[in-house]
Amino acid sequence: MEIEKSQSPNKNTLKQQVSVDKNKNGNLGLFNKLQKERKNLPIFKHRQGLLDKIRSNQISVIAGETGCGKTTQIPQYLIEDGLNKNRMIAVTQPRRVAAITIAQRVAQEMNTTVGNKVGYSVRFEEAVDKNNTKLLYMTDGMLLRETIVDPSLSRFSIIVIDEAHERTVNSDLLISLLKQLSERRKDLKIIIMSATIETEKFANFFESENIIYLEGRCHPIEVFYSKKPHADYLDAALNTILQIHFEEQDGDILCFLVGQEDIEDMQQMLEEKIELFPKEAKKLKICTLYAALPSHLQLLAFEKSLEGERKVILSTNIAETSVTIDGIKYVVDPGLVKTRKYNPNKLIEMLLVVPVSKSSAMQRAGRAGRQSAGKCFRLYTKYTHDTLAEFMLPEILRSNLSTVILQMKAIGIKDVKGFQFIDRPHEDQFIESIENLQLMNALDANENITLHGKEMAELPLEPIYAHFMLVAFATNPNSISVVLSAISLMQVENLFFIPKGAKISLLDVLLRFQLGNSDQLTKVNMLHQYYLAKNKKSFCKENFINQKNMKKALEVRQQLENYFLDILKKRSKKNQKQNTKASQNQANALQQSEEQQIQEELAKGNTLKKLQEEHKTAIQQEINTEEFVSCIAKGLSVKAAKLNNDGTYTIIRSNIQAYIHPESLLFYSKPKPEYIIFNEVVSTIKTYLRDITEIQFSDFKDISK
DNA sequence: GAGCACTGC
Repeated sequence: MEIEKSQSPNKNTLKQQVSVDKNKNGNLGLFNKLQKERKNLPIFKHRQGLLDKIRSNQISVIAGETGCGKTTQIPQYLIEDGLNKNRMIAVTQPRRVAAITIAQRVAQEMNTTVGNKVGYSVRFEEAVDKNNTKLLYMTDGMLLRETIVDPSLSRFSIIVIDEAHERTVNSDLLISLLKQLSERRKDLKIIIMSATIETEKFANFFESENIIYLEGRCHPIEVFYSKKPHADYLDAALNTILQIHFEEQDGDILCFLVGQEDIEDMQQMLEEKIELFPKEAKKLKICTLYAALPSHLQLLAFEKSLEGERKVILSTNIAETSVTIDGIKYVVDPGLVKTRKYNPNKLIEMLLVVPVSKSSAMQRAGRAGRQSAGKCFRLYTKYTHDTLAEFMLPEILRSNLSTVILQMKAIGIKDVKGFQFIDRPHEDQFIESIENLQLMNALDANENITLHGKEMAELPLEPIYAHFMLVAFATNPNSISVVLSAISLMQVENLFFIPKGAKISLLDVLLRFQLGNSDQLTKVNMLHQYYLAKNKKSFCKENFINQKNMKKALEVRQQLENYFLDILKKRSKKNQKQNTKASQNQANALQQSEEQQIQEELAKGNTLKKLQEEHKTAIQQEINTEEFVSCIAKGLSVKAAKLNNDGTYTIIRSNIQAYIHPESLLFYSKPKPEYIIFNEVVSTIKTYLRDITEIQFSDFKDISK
């Protein structure tokens, strides 16, 4: 997918980059052209001022709208002036693709290739040269993980947190940790970069007055409001799109809708209207864009519209920040967004449609003015706009804190409630999450992290899955292969894509792979068959599987397997140390010989394979269903539910009533199982349990509150 | 009998 076009190289420069790669001496023509472009950026005239301020302050807050060049230029200025003192600069991004494409762009501007002086580091992918890389673009999640291993982040002399205004849990947490770290590491420079409006919040947080404002480079956008509120927002959006099409000049339309369902409805309504267009009317092409759409269909929205044709893109919030589409001149904004909210009392995540914030509305409008002047039609009144919140509620206030608290404990922060958050989560969020971690034995009664908790924190998973994995192995080591597959699959959404109007249901597809009375086992069976399939592409096509996400499940599985084997290695080392404590003299020798042995094995490249065989982690053809069912009952017992007389279920831990999701294999099963484990609760108009496995009462452990 | 926005390790 094409992400943040302004920051990523366009097709021409990509081609040219290949020639740079081939020619080690560099493409001087391109380099000179890029240097000229750099000097024409509006940020260039602030270069010296920026450097002076950053040099004389430990902490700087930089405000600048998207497109002003701050992400690509400022790190280069710092290196050109030697402010990094020959050590590495980290620049964090909330999204993987942004980190990669920006690194590519900057490498080009610095006449080098990615992985040399400029690198990137994201999950599953890294291009870094230990000795050479001076500028590292990374996801904020990667830097956060690094703080667990090295709390003083000693690789870096400057850390830049970009897009801080998005207020993701990761960047919020990083900013708080950096504030603490700035006391201990006076040599570390910290730069917070944010969109204009929220900078003062960050400056106040750091008790700093060093705010630098940069002007953007956006084209003018005319904003129109509705005169009266609309009863039906889809209807209003439909009329607005048609009005633009018939009355406005050329240019594509981007319409924000809340979800897949509304997008499909709107698509149908528009198609019906287009049927009735007069023959001489200009053509209107409909494109849709949402995360569950397979990438080859997403790409259609990025294709340039043909001469004499107008494109309308019906999109979820994905087009607000995650992707940028060229050529948009008109934005239709109903002012609504679907958002997740966690209820710590009911232990339930809810998806709610809520009004957008003023800053979101501004960001959406900005999508119309990236190449030329544009127009934004807001389907709400000016009065309504004035009543909107300034910003969306930060993610940390809407989340389950279990992961955050376990990470903080693993870093060594004992007093999590006394920690300085930018926005403090609610007391109930702390209480519930600490209790939850104690239930899993990740924290002890005094809220100190246990050995089990430390191992859990090493795994890139929500605590409950990390717990499940370790408990499953302890219960029955033979089950680990299936458990690894099941957990990996539970991390990936949208495994299937069934086009609207297809004569097959998701359930029909699941039945082809059914194994036991379990959605999890059925999907494991499918994953293992995919893994063994010679022609993976046709396997996916035949079974309506989203191949990209299937690949992702295998990637996750590989990574989890590696982490898991690491944990086992650490355990055996620790045991060895303890066993040899009595004979201190031998200890060193033994450790050395073990180290040597591991090194030798590594050299042979056999370690992983050997460990895989030893611990049965590799993907197996044979799946033992009984073993898995018993493991999931023990490892995921906080996600157990019991059947009621009326056919509904009660979630045992929270005592909440719920229904089996219609996409589950168990939706039709009769009689309904007495006890089940579910993976997920979703609350829409009803509360549903998704991904279900029937368990036996004998395996069940009571965890009610 | 009915339906999940987006991102990250």
